[in-house]
Amino acid sequence: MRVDDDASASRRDGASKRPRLEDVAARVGVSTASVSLVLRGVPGPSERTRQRVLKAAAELGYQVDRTASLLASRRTRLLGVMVDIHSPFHADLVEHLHTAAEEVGYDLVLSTQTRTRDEHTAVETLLAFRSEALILLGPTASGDALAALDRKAPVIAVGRRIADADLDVVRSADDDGVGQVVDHLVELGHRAITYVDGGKGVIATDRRRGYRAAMRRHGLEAHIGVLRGDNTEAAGERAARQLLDGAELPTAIVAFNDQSAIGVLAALSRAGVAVPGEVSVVGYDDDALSRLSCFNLTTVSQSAREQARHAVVAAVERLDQGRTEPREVVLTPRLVLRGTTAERV
Amino acid sequence: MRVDDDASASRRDGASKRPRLEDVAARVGVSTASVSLVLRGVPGPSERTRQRVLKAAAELGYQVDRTASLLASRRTRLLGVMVDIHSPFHADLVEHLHTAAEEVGYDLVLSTQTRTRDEHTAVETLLAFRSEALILLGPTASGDALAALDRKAPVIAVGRRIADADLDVVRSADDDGVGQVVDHLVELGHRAITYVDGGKGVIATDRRRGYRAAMRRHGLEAHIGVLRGDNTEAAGERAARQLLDGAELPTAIVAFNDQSAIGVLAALSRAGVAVPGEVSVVGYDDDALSRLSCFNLTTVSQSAREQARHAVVAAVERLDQGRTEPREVVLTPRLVLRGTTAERV
DNA sequence: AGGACAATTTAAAGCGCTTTAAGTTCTGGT
DNA sequence: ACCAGAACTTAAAGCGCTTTAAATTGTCCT
Repeated sequence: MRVDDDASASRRDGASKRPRLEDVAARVGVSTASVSLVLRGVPGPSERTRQRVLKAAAELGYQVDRTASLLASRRTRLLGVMVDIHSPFHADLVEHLHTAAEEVGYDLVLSTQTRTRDEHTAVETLLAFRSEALILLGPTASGDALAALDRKAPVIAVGRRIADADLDVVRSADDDGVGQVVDHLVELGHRAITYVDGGKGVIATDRRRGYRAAMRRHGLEAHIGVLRGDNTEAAGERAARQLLDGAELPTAIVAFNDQSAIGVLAALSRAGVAVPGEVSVVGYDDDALSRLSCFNLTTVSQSAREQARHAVVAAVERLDQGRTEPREVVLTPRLVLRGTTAERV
Repeated sequence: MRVDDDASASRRDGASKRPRLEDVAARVGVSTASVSLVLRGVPGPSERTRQRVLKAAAELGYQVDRTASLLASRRTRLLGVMVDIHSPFHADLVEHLHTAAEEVGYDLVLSTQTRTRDEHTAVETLLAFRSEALILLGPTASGDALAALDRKAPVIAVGRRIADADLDVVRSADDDGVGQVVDHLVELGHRAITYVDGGKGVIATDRRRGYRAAMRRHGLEAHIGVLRGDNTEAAGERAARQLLDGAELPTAIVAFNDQSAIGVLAALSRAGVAVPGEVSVVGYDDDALSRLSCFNLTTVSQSAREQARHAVVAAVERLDQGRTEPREVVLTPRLVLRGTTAERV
């Protein structure tokens, strides 16, 4: 009975099984422990062993079985990310989360909420995979529910203000963003600046507040005007029509988000109002939409990259550095100047 | 030493650990085997045991540890899905994949390719989680590479034709889709129908071919015109400008996809050409974009729902019904009539 | 009451990997 | 040579669950 060379290559249990740690160990003639150490880059094994193991692993096409290693190590080094797969902004966030997590040696497991799959289910999945921390993009659950979750695993809420729940929050300053928009418009000479609202969410509240504060700051209380709306194109269109029906058009319109702004643009163009010739229009979010040359919408970017990095940092601090008191990171959004704003004529 | 009531509630090893099978077993006073059987709904345990286990599990807030159960059971019942997180069409697919998979008792693990994370990495992740089958949305790898992958786990390629690689493919008939568009336009009286191409991918080839075939079918060989383009708005705009510079404008323009069609629309509107008054325009994909009221683009829908269902069915057939010979499912796309097509004047 | 058989329950052996304590082999110094 | 200590290597004990064969209990006849 030979035991050396081809012991592993042609195991009697069939050819189709994926190779295990044991197989590469047998091929090299060392223990599985050594192979495990080498493959994870843990210092200890000699250079010679390292090389031989690496070679054997490559030859066998060995690939670690995560489920097993996750189970064996107390740590999983997995960050659970809940996303709304239909949101382009979330897509950007995920992309940056991937790179940020990779840099600190963590991996991501994604779970998505959709119309037919709620936040709860999505989070359960993340937990079932043993995520060590939960990064929730735009969670809609109540502060209490999130706080309860936080007791199972550190929760980092991204993109939304959470009223005094004790959790980590990473978001950008929505009021500041709208403030920048108003500043920009005022600088261009506008005074009659109307705002199209975004409904009843926390974010909408912040942006509306930002608009009001900025107008006051510029001594334009008299021009404050908020039209009812929500986050859809249809709402923007409705609001714009309302303005068109009114006595006098404002010289600038600020919308809750890009979708809404595009509705505004559509209505104005249909009415033959020139943008930015007669009226300037600004959105919010820097959607893929706003970048289309046919819109070329001036808007506000939420810097997905920074938010993603901060979220990962927050998770790592919780997991590896024992931080326990919650922290809120508020980033400053950035005005993106495009073609729908111009000097007031 | 008591061993009954509070044995599990306050384990001496600390309060923070998540409860294990053993904990609920101890609380009920049965073996972990029984608890496992009950929790998975396997017939065997008596009704009485079942009720008590369920109650205890609920009280403890027990939640199965997937990594452990995946490892223990030979099967993982996990379908690995690779998506491009920036694609709205993929988002739709994922949504339907979730429901379809759930119906047959499978779960999804998602991995995304982005600009900074390639297809290979994404697939490795899926494999590391022990996905039993791989559902790849719009894979760009070569047929050979995919065939190699298929040897590790059944691969179902969605959305793209794969030249004679032996794997499952689910896609819609792109040539047929464009054919329907041409039929529709011809029915409206159009004869000068120009096509804006989509570049060098397999999909672009199929759509272009569909256009040519349909034109010939209607005896319009003389009117065949294909303009260079790709899948971007900018390309559509460029192509449209080229047409505007030419001697005579066609009465209808068919674009490779919605993005390109929107570029065409932008260029036409800038030149003061009425759509659909003077020229009809059609896109492809039924993007969220095409539904915007400001575009209201006539387009072709690829029925994400059906493709998702077929992909899951294909995976299940491979995994549970021992199908081994590859199958290609080609669905018929559906023309979506909106506002950018009208009778030729 | 005794026994065959069905209905439940459970002990125990893993799943493939990590990790730690316990070797084993090498150094170099005396 | 011999030995302490450094440098490597490995045996073995899990991680939390599933699964199977075997044990236990219950049921119904005769």
